[in-house]
Amino acid sequence: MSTRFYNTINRKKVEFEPITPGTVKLYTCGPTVYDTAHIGNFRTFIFEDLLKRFLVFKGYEVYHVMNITDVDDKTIKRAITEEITINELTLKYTEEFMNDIKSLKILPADKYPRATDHIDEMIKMIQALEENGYAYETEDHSVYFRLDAYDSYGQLTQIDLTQQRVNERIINDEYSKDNPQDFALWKARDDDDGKIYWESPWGRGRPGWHIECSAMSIKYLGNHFDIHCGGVDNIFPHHENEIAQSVSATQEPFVNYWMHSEYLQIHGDKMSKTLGNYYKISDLISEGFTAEEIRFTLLNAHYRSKLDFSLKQKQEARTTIQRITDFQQRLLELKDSSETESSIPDEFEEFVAALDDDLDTPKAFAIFFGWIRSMNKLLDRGEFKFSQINGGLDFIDKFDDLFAIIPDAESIPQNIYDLIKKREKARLKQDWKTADKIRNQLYQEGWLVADSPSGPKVRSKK
RNA sequence: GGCGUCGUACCCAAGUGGUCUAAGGGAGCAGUUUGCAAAACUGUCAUUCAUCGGUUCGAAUCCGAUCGACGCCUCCA
Repeated sequence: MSTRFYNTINRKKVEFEPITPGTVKLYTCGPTVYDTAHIGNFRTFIFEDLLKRFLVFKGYEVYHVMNITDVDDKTIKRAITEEITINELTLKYTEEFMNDIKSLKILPADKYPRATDHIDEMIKMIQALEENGYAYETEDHSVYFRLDAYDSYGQLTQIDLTQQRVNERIINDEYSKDNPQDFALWKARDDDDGKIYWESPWGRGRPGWHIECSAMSIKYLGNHFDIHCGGVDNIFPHHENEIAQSVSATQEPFVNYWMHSEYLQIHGDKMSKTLGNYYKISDLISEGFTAEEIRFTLLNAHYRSKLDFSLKQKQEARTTIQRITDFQQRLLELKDSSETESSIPDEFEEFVAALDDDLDTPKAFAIFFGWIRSMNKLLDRGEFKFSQINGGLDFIDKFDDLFAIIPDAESIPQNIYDLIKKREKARLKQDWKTADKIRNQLYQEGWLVADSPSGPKVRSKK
């Protein structure tokens, strides 16, 4: 079964074929480390995580690069207001980002290049653009990309610049540009930048935002690579500009597949720093969310549809995940270790097909849950083969390799374990009073005990 | 003004010409199980897809209009 992805540049689903068979080169736009990332940002990162896990599942060797933007207007401004160096600022938030990534079970990228470590590459790229006539220096020693020199501008966005509303800021601020819509490759230092600048052939300054991704993606993945991802807000102007400058600099095609995830909304509005209507990962954790619950909530909607986030979704995620783990537990209890054969269920193929179709996670979940139900029926009737138990457990493992929403088994503290044993003794003697007392005590300690034919089952109350 | 997305049950959410008298999850309800309980399991839960027209043998799916929500249009994932 072939894999199809929605490619923003064609605005339709197309078959995925990597440039080099068996290998996928993936670039995902990383965070600007001027502040804590919010779950809107993480929706994109979790979508990218799923994409990568799926490609790995399909047998591709994936080389994944995610940039860290550690210089731009916001980082500079913030460092200056906080009276710390830009490095101190960005290190702090980079570290925080890495912790969030890890706590959300997002697989790490192979490389996390920082913009400030690649100023030389950016300068070289700008020089190449200048030599080819795609860039020009202005009086204040900034360098701009000349949109008129690049015919195919607007391919990704399907935008006609002449029809766009030109906002006042462009007209006022950037009067020295040849065309108000030309974008900055290199920004000359100004007084607001303080001590934050780099030397360049055009004098002191710093790189423009777009050049950073072009320079770093090309350095690590080559002039022409497979997939470039980000949130929909990156489509214009960021990715559009990246295409323009990359193609102009290398005279080669840049990226084959552009994939963008939709916004996470809150109460129907875009979640953003500016509006202040956002949750950080740490906020959600203090609200009681686990990593798995956050992942489930974000993956439960298709990546290209808007998703309205609310704290209420925690309970839904919790119950749903519990359903999976209980079922997994049921299979584990039935497993016969002498049976080695594993028959993977038919639904597995449908499940993969759903993901092959542009990562249709809701559909994949639906197939998975449908399968759980039909298995449960078989188990209720005792009409199953042990190879099906093994196959079922394998399916669940594969499911979790892709989604990472099944929590690790809880370890039960010794004192809790002792209490459970004590209660079992009481129950054997039919001393219900004592048994209930201990059950209450366990509840107070935060543990739920459930009696089943195969003995008591314990889980933390959460 | 330009470009674009979306409107499916109480809530979330797939499906984009026939297998749809529309998946799946949550909530609700009923039952099974249980010393009791909790959990789990099972069943049930939209003749209908914002509205109105049209195309078609056939539409949630295509076209048009209307209403409503949202996004992008120079540095927000």
